[in-house]
Amino acid sequence: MESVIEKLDAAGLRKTEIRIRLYEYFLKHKPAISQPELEKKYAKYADRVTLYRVLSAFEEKGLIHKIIDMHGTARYALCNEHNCHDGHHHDEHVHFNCSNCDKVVCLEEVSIPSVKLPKNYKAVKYSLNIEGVCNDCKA
Amino acid sequence: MESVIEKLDAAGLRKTEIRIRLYEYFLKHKPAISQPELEKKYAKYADRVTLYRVLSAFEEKGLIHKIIDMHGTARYALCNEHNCHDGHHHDEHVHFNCSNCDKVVCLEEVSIPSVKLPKNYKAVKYSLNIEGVCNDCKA
DNA sequence: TTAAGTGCAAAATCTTTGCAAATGT
DNA sequence: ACATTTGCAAAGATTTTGCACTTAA
Repeated sequence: MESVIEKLDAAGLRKTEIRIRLYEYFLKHKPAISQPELEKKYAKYADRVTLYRVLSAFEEKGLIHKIIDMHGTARYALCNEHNCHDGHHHDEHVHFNCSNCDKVVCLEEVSIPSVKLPKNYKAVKYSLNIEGVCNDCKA
Repeated sequence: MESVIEKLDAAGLRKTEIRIRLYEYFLKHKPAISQPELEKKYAKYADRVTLYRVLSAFEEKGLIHKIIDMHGTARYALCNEHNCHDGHHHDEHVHFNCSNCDKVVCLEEVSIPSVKLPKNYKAVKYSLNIEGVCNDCKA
């Protein structure tokens, strides 16, 4: 639990109850979660709007990163400490969307292969979503 | 103009004014377009709800396919005739999102490279969005 | 104390649904 | 004539904004 306080401190964020709860959530759970899902879990602890604002603050400070999943839903997951910093994310790994349990996980160990684009196209950022059946759901 | 009528016929869709207009739009424009954008262009010709329904019908019949762009917005573009049929889309090419002009185009000639997933993950569908500067916007 | 954070109300989007009226075949 | 398609009204879902109140430091 030390780490939660330290991280919020390091990010220059005040250590409020909801922020501590949410950051602990991200530390404990790998799958990327959406605001509506968080709202169900944390309705008693914070207003919907506060959740949106905490997510934005966490993202700006490099604590979590935003993923757009295959359905177009915005989801958030903990940043890899070595890759993400203030406002600058390196999120260039595969995001796996399970069609069975609907979880979206970062496969940090699977990087996005390079792609040869036509002349005059300049790539800056990549997003590779793969849909299928995940580790937990395979029979 | 022949081709528009024929395609709608072949898809088993009635040839209404708005459907003809929209299908002609897709034939003439490569970039994928969203419903809100179409609404601005076609406000005089059809209701918002009709646009949603025409897009769904076109997608079901394999005339257009849906793309989720890097911002999570649903966009639609013409299907490649050889790859898409009734309810069955093969959309496994790169989608390029230009951060300058905000256009999203299908790079049909750039296929998604294969990715080696960890044991127990089974891939079914891929979506690769690349953000950067497009052909038209490079200085 | 005071700047940052939160809650509430309200609005802005985007999308879906139901039903009556209009249209294509 | 009849099934399909459309328009309108309404509701649901997601996200943003403004402002007064509260809380961390």
